[in-house]
Amino acid sequence: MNTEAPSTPSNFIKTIISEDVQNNKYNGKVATRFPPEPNGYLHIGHAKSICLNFGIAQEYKGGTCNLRFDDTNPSKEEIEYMEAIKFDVRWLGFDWQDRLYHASDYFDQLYAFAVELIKKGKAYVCSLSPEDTRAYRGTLQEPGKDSPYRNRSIDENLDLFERMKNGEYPEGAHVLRAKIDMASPNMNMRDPAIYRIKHVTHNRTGDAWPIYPMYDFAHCLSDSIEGITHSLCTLEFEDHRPLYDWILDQLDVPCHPQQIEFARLNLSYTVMSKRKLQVLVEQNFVSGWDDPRMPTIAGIRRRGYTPLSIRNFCERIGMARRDSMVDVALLEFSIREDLNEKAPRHLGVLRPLKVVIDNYPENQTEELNAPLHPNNPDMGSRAIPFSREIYIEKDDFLEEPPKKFFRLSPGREVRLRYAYFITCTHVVKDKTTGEIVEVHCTYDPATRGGDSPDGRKVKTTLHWVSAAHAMNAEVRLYDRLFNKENPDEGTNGSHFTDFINPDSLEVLIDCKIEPGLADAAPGYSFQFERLGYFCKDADSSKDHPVFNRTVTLKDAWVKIAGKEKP
RNA sequence: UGGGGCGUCGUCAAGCGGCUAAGACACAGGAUUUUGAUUCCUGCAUUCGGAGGUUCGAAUCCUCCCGCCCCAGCCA
Repeated sequence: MNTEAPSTPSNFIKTIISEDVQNNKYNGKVATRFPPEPNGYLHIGHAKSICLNFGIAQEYKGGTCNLRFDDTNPSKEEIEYMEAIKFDVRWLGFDWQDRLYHASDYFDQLYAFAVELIKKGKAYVCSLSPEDTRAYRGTLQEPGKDSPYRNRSIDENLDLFERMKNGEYPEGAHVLRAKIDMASPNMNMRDPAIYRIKHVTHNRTGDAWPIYPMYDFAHCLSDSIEGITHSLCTLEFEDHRPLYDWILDQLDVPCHPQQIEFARLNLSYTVMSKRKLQVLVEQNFVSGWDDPRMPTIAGIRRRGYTPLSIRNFCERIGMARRDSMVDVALLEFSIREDLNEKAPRHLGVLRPLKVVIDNYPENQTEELNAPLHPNNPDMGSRAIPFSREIYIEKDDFLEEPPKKFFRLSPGREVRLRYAYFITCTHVVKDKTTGEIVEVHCTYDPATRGGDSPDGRKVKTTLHWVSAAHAMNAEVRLYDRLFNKENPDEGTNGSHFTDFINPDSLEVLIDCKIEPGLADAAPGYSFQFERLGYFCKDADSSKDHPVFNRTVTLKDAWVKIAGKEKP
């Protein structure tokens, strides 16, 4: 344990909850819930909410967090999504134990609450068409008008509602509405619909119900039924809070949870709405919901992000009520931080350039010992083969180097990582194209392992791989999906897809990797030294390994090289 | 122009009337380095959207103004 008091980043929600606990507001209990609608895949924004809700449950003694599917709209929801959501929440490292719930578990109770509301004269069956309902609602600055059905008798409402439940009417014929105030400046209070007719099979309740409760009715009551103390949601539901409270106030409910809103997460260079992510998938801008460029949990996972890195990220971005745009650099920092510590190191060449070491014995091969992590000997080491012909990175050789270029060039000596010092003697070019096809070098046998006995220094160390022993591999280099920091921020009539980065994916099929890496399991996360963190993709086959670049290493050279240019 | 929110460093974000306005990312220098990585130092808001006011004292309280976000689904 640390000696210093943990500097738990405080936020306004924890401040409120701590006060409530201190005041014994809910008998000192803290119960939260994560309530996704199973109509799509979870994204990094949901991760913020998951970490918040489950995190609070962990932080307070006896705290709990339920996983509840808000499955009140069977026309949009699917079992497939429920399974994917459960997988993602678990993968992030959270556990709802035996508290997996569904709003549909409460359909009977919800129906009974609706009947109670009718009996109290607080709800009525309205038979206005959807179009008329809209017309009667008024506008933002003008009050609405009472529905002509607003004063139906309780008995008539009870009868009609029961017949709605019995499936006697077509969709749109009637709707159950809360009787509140058609002149309220808050649109949500203008007699909102709380039940609608939908002759749709529900994936859990089948055809038992031809009517389904609306979010505003189902959510607060589900919270109450589950004994939730703090109902945390995003800012756009703030205007719904009066309705949330109104419903619970009318009914004889187990408890009255407190709704608290926070700002949703926006990440630079990506989009976050389910609708937009769906467009990216459906119009094939990406390969699917788990495309490594997607901000979905599935995509981020396939990209090679770890659960811990995402939890740390969510902790770092904080919690507030102001709209904000978090720099994607913070996400990248979080994954580098985790992988720097944990990822084994390997050697791989993305764009191979052949190097022939002229003074190295023709048919000799030797095994060199290379630690799996230079800063952590406990991770062990592996042997890597070395021979006369090797590959180095094309970027690591320049025939005419600029001032600050430390890498290989004619006459210059560099170190091969964990191998030898080599000095470039000359190059061989393709006669027609002039392209360098081979770099010739000599090596110093005394520098085996990478140390020079005479203490002479070398400016840099290159990664390499033995040509005869290397495995071929496909490497997918990912970059940000959009060129614009905020793709949503359209300039007159532009569409967010206009800002898609055409270079967000570069596929390299002629990569050379150290042998042994081919046997790694899908999901294996490691560092290609000097290049970045990568992970093996599930698309890999026995003789065709595929690697995804999770994130590059920080690279001072690209900055220097960038400055030299203009 | 109805209602509800929000404006503190390039980006997040603490701060809740009283020491020099936390911290992180980013950025810029320097040291160490067999990854131009990591690590390690150092620097980075005399000022809190603006203007007035209250107070011995204001980012924190009051007034006005400016800007941004959300709401007119039988979606969540």
